[in-house]
Amino acid sequence: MDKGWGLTLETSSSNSDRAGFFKNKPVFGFNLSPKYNAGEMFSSSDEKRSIVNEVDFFSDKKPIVKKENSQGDNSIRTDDQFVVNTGLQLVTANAGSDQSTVDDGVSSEVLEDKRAKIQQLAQLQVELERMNSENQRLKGMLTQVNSSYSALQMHLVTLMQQQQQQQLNSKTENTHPHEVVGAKSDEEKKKENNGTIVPRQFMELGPSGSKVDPMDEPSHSHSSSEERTLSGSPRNNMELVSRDKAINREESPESESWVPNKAPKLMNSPSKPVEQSTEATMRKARVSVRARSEAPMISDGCQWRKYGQKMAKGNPCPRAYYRCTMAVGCPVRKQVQRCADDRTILITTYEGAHNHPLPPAAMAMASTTSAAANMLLSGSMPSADGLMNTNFLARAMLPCSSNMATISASAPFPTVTLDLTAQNPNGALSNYHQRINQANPHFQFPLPAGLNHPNFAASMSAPQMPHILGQPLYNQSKFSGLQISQDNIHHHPSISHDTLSAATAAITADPNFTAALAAAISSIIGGSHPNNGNSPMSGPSSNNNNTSSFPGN
DNA sequence: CGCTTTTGACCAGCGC
DNA sequence: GCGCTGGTCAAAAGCG
Repeated sequence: MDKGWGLTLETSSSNSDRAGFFKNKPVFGFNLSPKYNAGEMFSSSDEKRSIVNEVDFFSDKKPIVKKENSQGDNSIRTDDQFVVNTGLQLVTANAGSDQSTVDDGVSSEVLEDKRAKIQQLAQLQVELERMNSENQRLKGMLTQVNSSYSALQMHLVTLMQQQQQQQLNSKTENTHPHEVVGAKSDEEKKKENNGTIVPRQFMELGPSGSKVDPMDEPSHSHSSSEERTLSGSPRNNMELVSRDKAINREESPESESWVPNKAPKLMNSPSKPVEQSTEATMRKARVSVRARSEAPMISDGCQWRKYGQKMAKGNPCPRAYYRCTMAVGCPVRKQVQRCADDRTILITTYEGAHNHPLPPAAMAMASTTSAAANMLLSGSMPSADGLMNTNFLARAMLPCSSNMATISASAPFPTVTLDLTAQNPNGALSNYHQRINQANPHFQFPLPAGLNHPNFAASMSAPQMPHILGQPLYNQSKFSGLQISQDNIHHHPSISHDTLSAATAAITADPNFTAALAAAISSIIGGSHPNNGNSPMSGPSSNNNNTSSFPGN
């Protein structure tokens, strides 16, 4: 904020009124210069008002101001040398000149023009400052609400899983009190699975479920109360997996925490109870992001290490496999592949949940993909009739952008696909920007015109990132004055999840913009993301691995 | 020297 | 049972 600007702007709507008051109602023929301290002037201090009122500028003995602030102080000097120290720097309004009311030989027209320009500049500065404050507030609010939503989603999934687990336990005890795992006939299995297959495919997305054919393993086969109640924190699950891995394969520490897709088979052995946890579930929920990018990999803020590359069937471009290296044992994986039909489209598929705090630059993508995965998983709860409509899920998740989010429930991995490729010539950002604003007129998401260009991604490099919002990264104090709180969220019921999803999708539409905006936003909220350690997904790193050879390039 | 990438081999699941 | 495919491993090579 301009240090010379005395106006203390708040973010409430009353500011504009207050500013307007200044603009339209100059006090005693004085306009306020930018250095005017509104707080002082309108502090309803009777004392100060009385001081001003003691000077009758319109009386017959009109005191003439010789030079306004010619000494650089805040005093008003009259003919009789009576000095009124207003503490302000004032600009005369109608007195003919902002320099003097005395005809000193300068053309009054020039002076008037000059005064008008100064006044206009002051008004513009007020307006600019107000808009900046509002902009910062909204951005912070968006991130805050989004993160809160993700955290709530995660919590909801956990609660729903626990609830279903209890139901399953009670059901198992009532219907098959003495049943032994695997002791059923095929017919019995089919009967039991009839109508619950789809939900189970979603509920058992974790390591134990991914490779398990639901037709072969009824839900109760490894869902005894003892086993299920063991499902505590994701960390517990991680530790268990690590033990299993260590037992079955003596590997380097780096990979010991990773849960390979073949691990479920090991874990499904009768001697090894299976834990169900949110992380395990999230591990198998995939979020695929389609975005146009010439870069070998989208920048999502995380560090990745390539560990494999394969030619996939039906695609001439190889598929690259990356694992998150921001923390030892982070289970997050991602696959990067060019679209076979349109090689300008980069398909990045995220899988797993980070077990470590994410850098600010990774928060936006993490929040978006986390929200998508959470919504997918929360929708996995069996309905009353045991059926699930994936279209409903897609609509529920991103109803304002039905053609950019699809959900595939095909085994073994339920996948949310966020199609961020542009549907119109104006590019993806403008497309989603439009949708956001349509979705909620009370939550406009204005984007600078330059951001609407499809080549914005290519034109923006990492060093530019800190300047996106005109703020240095990791500077929390700069925004300490912003009122970003849950109260703000509660006061904006119009901000729906639809809007947030669309907004975050728009954020992720551009690979580099994602990280940049995320970093900037995170700097606003101070990196105290409630979902810091559990957001599933993230993206390329500070080093971004962009130097690596990309599959298909 | 340590880290990352490359690349062939290996393994498991699935369909026929 | 066999072959195909996806996913991962790990030794070798590359790089700063």
